[in-house]
Amino acid sequence: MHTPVLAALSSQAPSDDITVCGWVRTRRDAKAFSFLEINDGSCLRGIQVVVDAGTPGSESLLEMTTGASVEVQGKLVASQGKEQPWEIQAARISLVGPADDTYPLQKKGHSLEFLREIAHLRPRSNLFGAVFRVRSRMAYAVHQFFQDRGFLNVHTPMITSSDCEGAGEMFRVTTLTPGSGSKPEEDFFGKPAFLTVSGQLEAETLACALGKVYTFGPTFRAENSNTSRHAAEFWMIEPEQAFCDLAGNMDLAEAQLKHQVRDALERCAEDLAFFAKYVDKGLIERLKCVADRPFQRVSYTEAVALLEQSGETFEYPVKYGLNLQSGHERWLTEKYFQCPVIVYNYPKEIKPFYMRQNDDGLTVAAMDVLVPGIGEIIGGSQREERPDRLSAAMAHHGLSEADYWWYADLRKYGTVPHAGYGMGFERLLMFVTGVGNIRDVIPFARTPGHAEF
RNA sequence: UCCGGAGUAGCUCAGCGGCAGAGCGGGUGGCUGUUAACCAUUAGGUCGUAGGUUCGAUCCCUACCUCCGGAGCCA
Repeated sequence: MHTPVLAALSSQAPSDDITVCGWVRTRRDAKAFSFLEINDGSCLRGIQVVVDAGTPGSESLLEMTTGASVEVQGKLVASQGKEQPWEIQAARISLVGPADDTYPLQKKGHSLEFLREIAHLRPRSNLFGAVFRVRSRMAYAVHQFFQDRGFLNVHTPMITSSDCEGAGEMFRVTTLTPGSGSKPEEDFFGKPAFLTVSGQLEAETLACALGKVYTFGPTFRAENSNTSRHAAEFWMIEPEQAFCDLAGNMDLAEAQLKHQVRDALERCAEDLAFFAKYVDKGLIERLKCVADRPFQRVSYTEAVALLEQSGETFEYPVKYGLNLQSGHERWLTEKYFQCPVIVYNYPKEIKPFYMRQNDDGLTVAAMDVLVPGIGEIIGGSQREERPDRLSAAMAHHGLSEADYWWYADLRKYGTVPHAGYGMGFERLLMFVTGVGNIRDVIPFARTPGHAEF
């Protein structure tokens, strides 16, 4: 049995016998002894090991270079040094796997661009170790938040045959040979199939039976997007509640985002402190602000008015009836409100068919949550539950009702007001960590032209 | 996909129309309860690729490739 470095460093008392396993971050040699710093990923810090000359296994010391894996057994003792409370006085060390001088991770910092090229090794760096520990904790917090509130986790399909959900270009799934001239009827599913761009429509069916549900799974978009906040494969959280309106939906979104942030502040303090030091100086302050203060809520109409009165010159002009541009969203959340903002009630022309039409005849009950630094992190709506209105909207968007017969059935049999949203998990991580590129909060990013590893 | 920027040692970068540079990392030697240790020493290059201008191009021009930033699409 070996002890995680995290447990060793948080010890309350010395120990006569402890074993740690991990990877060497650095070695400093003196004449009569050496210092090894061992990291095992359990926490940001490594543990210092003191290896006296002649310690069993020390004949391999010269091979215990940065990147090598080792097992160390010895005593946990109070450190004489100032930088750490505990260190291990080695009784026996063994080289598990050497790393020669081509090991690409140095003791110095590396650029994020370089680390992306060695995505298989970058989890061994301080930054990516911290990112993936926070990622794990945030995934846990997602389930915790919804489970504690009586939401059921549902698994919607990753392969779908509806190709016009309006959420973006889709990846085709086929067993046919390209260029063979085969017909769609000969394909595996007997018709064209795609990777899902959203589990929403299916989640609605489960919400309209189980009440409160959420999905948390991978999502695929074949858009040729080359930005710091888009990936072709990403993880999305999609809650859906029956007997819920737009206001309830906004309340849930705000509560969830706050829960995620509070949990990170509480449970990932060391990693967050690292991000605050090296990635984003204002991180902790911003997160605390999000956790403590109510989100601002403005209608699309109000948002447009604010932007028109702002006196700012935007790359694209503000105009009622058009989508808010990134620059507009950033001004609202970063400059004007300086906190998360929920913009709701968008013009129906710029939103998908399933959003509930408001009584004004102009807008739908949509909402976007905008946060500083990222922009849109959540998008959602109350869904159109009235059969006639849904039919009209589908016709207006040029969709065939026959393709969505099951979706329409929800309105035919015991329809209820219901609402939900999608939260981009990687965007949440960008927000929580301050890391500026979506490629750096997922272990192996898939973007146009990139499916390495 | 569009606009802008950048490609020089393993990494981070400087440089310049005339012999290719630094710091870090690697090797070697030394030293020290050290802390991204320190001191000395050493190796390491198709200056993104292909053309062009020029007596001479890493430098100027063109195209292409790659990466970065911004935009669109969205989460």
